[in-house]
Amino acid sequence: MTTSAIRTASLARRERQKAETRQAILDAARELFVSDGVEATTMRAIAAKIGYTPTAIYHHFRDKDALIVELCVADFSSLGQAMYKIGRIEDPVERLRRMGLAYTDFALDNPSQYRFMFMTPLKHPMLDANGNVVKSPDEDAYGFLLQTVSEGIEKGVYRPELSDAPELAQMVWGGIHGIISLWFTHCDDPHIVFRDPRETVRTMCDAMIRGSLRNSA
Amino acid sequence: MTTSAIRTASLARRERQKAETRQAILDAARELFVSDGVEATTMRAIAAKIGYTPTAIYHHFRDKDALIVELCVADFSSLGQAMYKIGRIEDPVERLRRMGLAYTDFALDNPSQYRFMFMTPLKHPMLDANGNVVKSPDEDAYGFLLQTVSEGIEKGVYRPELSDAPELAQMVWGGIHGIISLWFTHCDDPHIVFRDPRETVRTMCDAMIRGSLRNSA
DNA sequence: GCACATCACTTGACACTGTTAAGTGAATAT
DNA sequence: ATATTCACTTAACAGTGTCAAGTGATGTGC
Repeated sequence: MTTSAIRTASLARRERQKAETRQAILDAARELFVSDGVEATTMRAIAAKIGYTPTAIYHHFRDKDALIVELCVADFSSLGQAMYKIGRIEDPVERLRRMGLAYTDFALDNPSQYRFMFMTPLKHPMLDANGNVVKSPDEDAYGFLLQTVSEGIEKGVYRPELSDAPELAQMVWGGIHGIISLWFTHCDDPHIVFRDPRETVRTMCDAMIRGSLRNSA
Repeated sequence: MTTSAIRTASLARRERQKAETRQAILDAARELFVSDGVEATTMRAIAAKIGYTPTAIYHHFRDKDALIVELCVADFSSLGQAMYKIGRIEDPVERLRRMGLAYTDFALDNPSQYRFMFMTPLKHPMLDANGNVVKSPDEDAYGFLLQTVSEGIEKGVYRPELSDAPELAQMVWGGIHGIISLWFTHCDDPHIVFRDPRETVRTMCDAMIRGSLRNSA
């Protein structure tokens, strides 16, 4: 083994080790975020879970927010994948409906993630190493939605006054998001008997789509 | 003036004074909550604004949460009033539509209040002096909605499969809430061009109602 | 009229948070 | 063999919500 080969090998090991503790931080943070909530999870708790000092985290992430954003990015791509699977459905209306249900499943299966993806404002927009605004990963999911709605508009399946794709997309997204987030924040409210959110979403999708189609059969 | 009269008079004055500083705390808290957000406003800031020591607040409110809840209660009744004005409309469907728009106006006119009314889980349910769960003030607004939806169902204006009043109510409430809350948390997102939430809500109400009516004319 | 009690409010602290400047020590480079 | 790098630690800071122990003016009872 040449000296240069040793150099690169050991360098690679060092980088791998650093990446490993970085990942350990991410894993610990995720677990605590899910079980205790993002706000309630402290840097000290994350560090203790993996046997490091709190300040060690700051060698891998600028601050707590950066840690959150990093996990958020992974979740967005995971949501994007779930949406992608549905992209093959031919009929844009049925695809829209199925996207809504898949979105709901994702949210209810990953409540903690959903909370900080869509129910808390991201303070700093995600920046890459050069400080440029990075192409948002949620654009994938939102882009899918927008395209699906647009296809329907182009095909002329929706009522003529519903010709604005962003508005239609935000109507569908918002509607579903509302049922989900209301469930998350108020399902323990003793004064309101909440229906199963999946059922309510289904009902909403049906009603909204039926009310949006040109020939409202 | 008899001694007893003096006693009650001075006692009344003391109580009035206490109530005044209590109100001063509430006013200061409200103002700061609105301008800086609930999380970001500190007890110290509230106290400083009215020239008291932070701990003085604890003689009037058990903790910060109790302060929030108190303001919340006032807001719920204010929302309830806004809903009540619409209660006179005869047609339950048109009334539902108008309630949705009024709800949206309330939310967009009082974003900070709306945030902690519907976008953050209330930790302890509101308790009265005896520790009993107090009848939720939002039951007023939600009750209105429920009744309006029920009237429509009884009149037979909705499709037969939409016979569950809570589900229908939560569909409408959730839908509107979603557009509003998404706007609040993501309107600064540089990747999504948001439409005016009032417009989107209007479109949604029309679509949802049209898709829910029996004779979908 | 004077000692006593009440109680709105203050003082000073505690435990906790996220975060940082300075230091340590083992692995690498020369 | 010496110097350097750098992942990580130590010790601290400023800020948070909150509380136990006072303080002092006001009101009460003899």
